[in-house]
Amino acid sequence: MKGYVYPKDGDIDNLGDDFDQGDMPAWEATVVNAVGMIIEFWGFKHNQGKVWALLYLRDHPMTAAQIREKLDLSKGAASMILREIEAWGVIKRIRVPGSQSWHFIAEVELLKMIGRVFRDREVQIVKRVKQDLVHAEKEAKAAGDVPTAMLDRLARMRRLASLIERALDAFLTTAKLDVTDIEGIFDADEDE
Amino acid sequence: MKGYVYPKDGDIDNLGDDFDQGDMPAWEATVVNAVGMIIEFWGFKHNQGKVWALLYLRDHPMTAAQIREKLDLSKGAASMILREIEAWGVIKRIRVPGSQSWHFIAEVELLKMIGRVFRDREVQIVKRVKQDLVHAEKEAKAAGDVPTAMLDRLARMRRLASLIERALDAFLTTAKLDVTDIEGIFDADEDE
DNA sequence: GTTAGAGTTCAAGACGTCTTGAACCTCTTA
DNA sequence: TAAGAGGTTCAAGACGTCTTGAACTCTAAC
Repeated sequence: MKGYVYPKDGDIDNLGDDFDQGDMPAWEATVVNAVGMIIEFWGFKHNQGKVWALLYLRDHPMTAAQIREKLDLSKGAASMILREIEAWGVIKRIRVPGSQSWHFIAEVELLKMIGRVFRDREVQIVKRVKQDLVHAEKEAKAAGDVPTAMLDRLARMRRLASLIERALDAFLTTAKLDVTDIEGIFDADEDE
Repeated sequence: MKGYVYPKDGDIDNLGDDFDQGDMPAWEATVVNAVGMIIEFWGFKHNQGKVWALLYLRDHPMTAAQIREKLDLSKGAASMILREIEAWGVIKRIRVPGSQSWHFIAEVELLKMIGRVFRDREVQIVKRVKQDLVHAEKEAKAAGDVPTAMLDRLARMRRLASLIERALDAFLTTAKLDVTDIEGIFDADEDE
């Protein structure tokens, strides 16, 4: 993990100041950046989180131009980020009568995105590693000249990979349940 | 996540070939690289995983020079990586009679490292984000002119952060239990 | 079909992290 | 204390990813 770093630390009261952007109040910039951090923690782009947070917080359709102004994004970056998070089902693109631009609104399932995309990554990497270990084990056995102790250790590594796989699955399942919970909370609270 | 990419995909039978290094057989290089992948998946350096895997597989004290030769590392990289993973308790530095160099051996708790360091990272980022959201919420309320609906949404984000925190804790606990399990398995099997 | 604003693409470059290797330090032995 | 191998440091640069913005395409209105 890399990239965005909180401006120094300590003195939490001045945190928002460094974040001022466009005409946002400091607290809003803080929120938007905090969500950017979380999203980055999960291996996504800082700005993807910021865009979602802005749209979610405002709860009002915004055009790409408005988002760009608030978050100080280039035209290209805005286009790419909006398309990416739209593809993940985290925002929706809608038409607003009387305007020829697309407007964007936030969906509430942010965690769903994390879960889904993280799972894809898991499939790609963790499962592939397990395959490799199984494959290597076969080759090592076929070679004939590999000490038994080493074969044992190889087998244990394979088991370790399985454990990681299972722990991840367990986590993703838990996260999913939690999302369902919070969506329930959201719906119950919904009033505007 | 970034960096190391498996050499093309498909044709798993040729996988090992691209990995040949030093005088390692293909299957060993495959194992070492597979562990490197897993470690990188968790946000660490590819080579940290490779060094651990090599030491674990061989189960024999190796000098920095031997490790460097097998994995084709520079002097500087070897020094840094060995010190880092030693600090995490994943390998041990020992003296071998009759030699003036340090030798290294693998500890078996690889997952313990992932759990511990990942937890640190979680503390740094997830908890900090939650603080920020709480702080922003206070400021927004103090501002007086923030619509209730927006305050609601802010409160929900704060709850979302708590959920992520709890799901992570749950995962790390699960992983820890699993490690304990596998350590039990290791000990039972241990025979050399 | 033309025009104008909206939206997308992609090559160039900014930015961060990781690696290299030469200079430096340190520990052991005589 | 001197010599030499082993080990560490850190500035420079390699490498990847992300962002920028000019050129391009698309769409809607006329």
